[in-house]
Amino acid sequence: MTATDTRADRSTGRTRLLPPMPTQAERVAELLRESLIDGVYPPGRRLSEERLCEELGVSRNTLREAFRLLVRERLLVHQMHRGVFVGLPTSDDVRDLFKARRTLELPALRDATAPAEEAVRLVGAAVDEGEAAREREDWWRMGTANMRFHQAVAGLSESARVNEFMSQVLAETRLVFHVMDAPREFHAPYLDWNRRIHTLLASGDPRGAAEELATYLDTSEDQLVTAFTAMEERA
Amino acid sequence: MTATDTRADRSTGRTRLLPPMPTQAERVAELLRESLIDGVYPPGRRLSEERLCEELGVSRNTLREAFRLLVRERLLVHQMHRGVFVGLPTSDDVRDLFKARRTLELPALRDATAPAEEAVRLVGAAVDEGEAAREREDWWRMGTANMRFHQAVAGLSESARVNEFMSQVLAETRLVFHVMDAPREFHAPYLDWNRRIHTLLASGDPRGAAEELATYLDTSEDQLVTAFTAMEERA
DNA sequence: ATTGAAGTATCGTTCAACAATCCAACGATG
DNA sequence: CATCGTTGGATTGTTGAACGATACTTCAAT
Repeated sequence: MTATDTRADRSTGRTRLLPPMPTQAERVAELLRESLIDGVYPPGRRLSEERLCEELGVSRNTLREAFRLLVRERLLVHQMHRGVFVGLPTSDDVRDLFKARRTLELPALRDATAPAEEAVRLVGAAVDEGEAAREREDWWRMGTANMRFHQAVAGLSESARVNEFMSQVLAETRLVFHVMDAPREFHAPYLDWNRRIHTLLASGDPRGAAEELATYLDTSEDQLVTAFTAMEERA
Repeated sequence: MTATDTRADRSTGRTRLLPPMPTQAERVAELLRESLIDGVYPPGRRLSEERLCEELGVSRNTLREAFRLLVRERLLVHQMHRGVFVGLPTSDDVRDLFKARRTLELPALRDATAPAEEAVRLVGAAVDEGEAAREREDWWRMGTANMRFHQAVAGLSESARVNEFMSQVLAETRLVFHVMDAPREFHAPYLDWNRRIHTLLASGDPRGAAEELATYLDTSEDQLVTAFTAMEERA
């Protein structure tokens, strides 16, 4: 997820053992990323360079480097001579995000005929975490657990690049939820669905699990899109 | 593809008609991107900030902003206090890239039961272009056409985000071909395959086309991985 | 109300400087 | 001869300030 290379040093073949100290720009990007998916800055809000670099205690140049990263992840949008703004997804974006999720999640699940044990475990753990959060009425963690569930599903593909793309898509989806500030009701009904999907997967029926997930995504998209279009024409 | 926002101005609702003038950093990134997929800089080579910003006539800060973008696209890798290097994919990367391609291309093709006319046309155009290039023995354009073919296949999903991810994956695949400087033989045999896939798709048999593509990807990956591992242990 | 012309705030980019770190060369030590 | 500190030079990391360019605001004039 970080930009500095953790993998083997390709030039020399040597391996990097210590975690690479991230650059300041990367740390700033990480901090902002957290804040953005946490909804600290509302979608559409402009982020002032001057104010932020004062607030974070870094120079403008460093902050701008961090901005570039987040713009590429679509968490921020950049407009020439106007600055960067928190992403403000439209209903079209919602549809596109779900298209992306279908291509990432469904094949990963459907083709998981012999899934890695660890990957399946992650899926189950996310379900558990979600249900525990629901018990505690900790809605925020419940949303996080739901995201982690889908991340884990995509993770069945065992591809680092697919995983990274998926986490981007999910981060942007978080923005979608912040546009309409109603995370509780949107996640709660889906927990049972997650449980069912995991059960099917663990019992060796990936195709059944994929079908379940397909209808899940359909209904979830419908719900979000209708809510979105309603909100859009209200404005 | 560009980082500045072309879409509707979300804050005001106004629409942007003129193409946004990209920032200098973005132009630099675009230029470097072209150079990288064209193989101007060999994989693994370090790119000196001092030299490049002199060469391109931009300041170091601007160049570094461009670097960040390309690092995020995996065309460059960044190592703290050592600088940025042209990506040098390993055989593991090759495998991961093919996993990603399967995820992106196969479902797009298989689910194209009622594909958009324009999207299918793009696939066919790429095939035509490839064959024309083969006639002229223009190997470089042939490789480009092959890439465009697969881009078009992924484009059947009609998702902007999937398309962008796909183009990233393909750009990185270009790097793979540059590691082993043998682009001719690697693309030529696959042109007929592309033709067949397009025919199946256009004749309303997406599942058949997907099967064809699946074996295509399998053999292509095998060929590349074996060539890669041979090269890796030779070094 | 619309148009047009300052004025202001912010971004885009550059430049110069210094600190931090890597690297290669060198010599000391066993 | 090989290995291990040390040292010095080169490159990156980060900062701060400066100035031009552009968008937004204000306000006067039609």
